[in-house]
Amino acid sequence: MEKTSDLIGKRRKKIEDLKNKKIDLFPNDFNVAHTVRDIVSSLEGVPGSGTDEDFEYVVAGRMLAINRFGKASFIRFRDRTGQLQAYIRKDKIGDKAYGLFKQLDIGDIIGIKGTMFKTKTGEWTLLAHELKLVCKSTRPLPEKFHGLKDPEKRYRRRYIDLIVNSDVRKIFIKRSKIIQAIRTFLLERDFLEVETPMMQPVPGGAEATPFITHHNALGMDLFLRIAPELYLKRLLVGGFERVFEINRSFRNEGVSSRHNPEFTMLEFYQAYATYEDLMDLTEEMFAYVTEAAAGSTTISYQGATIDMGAKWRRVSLFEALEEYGGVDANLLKDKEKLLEIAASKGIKVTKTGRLGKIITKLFDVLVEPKLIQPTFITGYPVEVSPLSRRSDQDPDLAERFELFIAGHEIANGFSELNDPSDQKDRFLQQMADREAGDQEAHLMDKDYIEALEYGMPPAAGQGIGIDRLTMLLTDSDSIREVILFPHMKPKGD
RNA sequence: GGGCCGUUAGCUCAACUAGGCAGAGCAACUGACUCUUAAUCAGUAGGUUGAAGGUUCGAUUCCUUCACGGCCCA
Repeated sequence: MEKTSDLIGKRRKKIEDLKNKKIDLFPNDFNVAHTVRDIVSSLEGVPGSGTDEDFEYVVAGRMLAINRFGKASFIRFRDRTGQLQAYIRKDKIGDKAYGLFKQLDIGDIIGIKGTMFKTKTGEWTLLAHELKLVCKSTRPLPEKFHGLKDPEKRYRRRYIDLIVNSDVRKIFIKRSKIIQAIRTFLLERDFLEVETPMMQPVPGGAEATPFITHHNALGMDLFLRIAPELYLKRLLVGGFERVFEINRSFRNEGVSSRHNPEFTMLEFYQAYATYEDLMDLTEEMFAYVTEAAAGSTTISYQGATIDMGAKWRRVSLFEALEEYGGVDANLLKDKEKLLEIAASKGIKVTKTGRLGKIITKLFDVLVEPKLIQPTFITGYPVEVSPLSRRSDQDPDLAERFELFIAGHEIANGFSELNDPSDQKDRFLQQMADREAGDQEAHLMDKDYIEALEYGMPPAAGQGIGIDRLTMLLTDSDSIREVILFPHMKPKGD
């Protein structure tokens, strides 16, 4: 039901014409021997004689620009490693091939055999001896100078975005490097990479609404995981003392510039470590990853300069509320007073209205946006940390931290609760909250309790949002800029 | 879910305060051109203005509803 535009129609005619000339539009017999990067690096330090008697390269790529003259043309093409200019001369490739070349379009994929020379302006250029069409493109690409700007088209047809917007390509290359660096960092520290279920009978490990799916043969509903946590900790019970998983979790919530229904998280667990050990480890990891992906430990994010290489400030939730939020720490056990403060600042408090929820809500609004430099916030109420170990000093507080950078939560870690009866009580409290109307409260996971009863070594674990970390390291203001195919509503036509 | 903004040629954008034949650049097509690089020069063609309805002699423009997107808020 698609309207055939004139441009596409013209190309189709051209394709018919080429077919009639027995030209294979989609061959797969061009043997690429070199990349643009190979060529460029082999020329380093070569002065460039301007002659064409040297080594013959065999490359392929997509044509992005053509400057045609009568009997010669300059083209610009790109492969996965970079861009290169080529010079196509009728007297070099022959009349027949030049005739074919004249019928090619920007966007076509071509193969070239040729040698390198320097143009008068000093640019290394591939002089084609042979030129072959490798894949015909039927649709016109966006304009060369402005590229594709419309965000809707960029996200829906990311492949075009990647062809014409080189900054976009760089973001996803960097994303890959970030994940690779994390993996290397953890593997070097003897962590084991694992995969745990994405379809779970009881969704756990976070406060969130899950997606529901159905297993036909078993006749049962399953839930797409909201976090891998409870399975990774079962592996601690099983004796894998250091595990990590980098993969998708799913939350059935609104879409925004910081939320995609499916997102990528790193979670890792280390036996015999505490949440304080993990703060140290996190500093090391972020310095390592930032250096590996960005080439420096200092980054620029939305105009702010952020130092990822230093030791970061550690401050308790209550102190932060006092310092950044102007909330008297003495009032933090007084629910009525806190509700007054919240109301006076126009902050809406969640349904159950438990003290811990009010405090964290106040924090989210009053403090979080102000934490630009990396900051660990510690001392969370146990009430809002149902999977965390209690502090030995204060049983109302959890041995937990969250990491904030550029005003956003980036990581959440804690010493793990491994006392099965305490864990059971926490689940029961969550179930009560759920009864009271908090639909995101954790569900009872009896199987997990049973696992704890076999004995889980003391441990600490942490989750890091990979998308948000990537946003940070690529200076992106929207999560959609770092997810190749962000969620979009289908557009009917 | 709410508020504001947007949707015009393949792409990037115009068409204003005031409703009056919908334009430009790039891309495309024809021709010239063997060192261009946002090539240049001459010419040609390209539109159901997101969809549906309304007001009007006349709607890209004003109104209503819907779809999709962006930003902000929840």
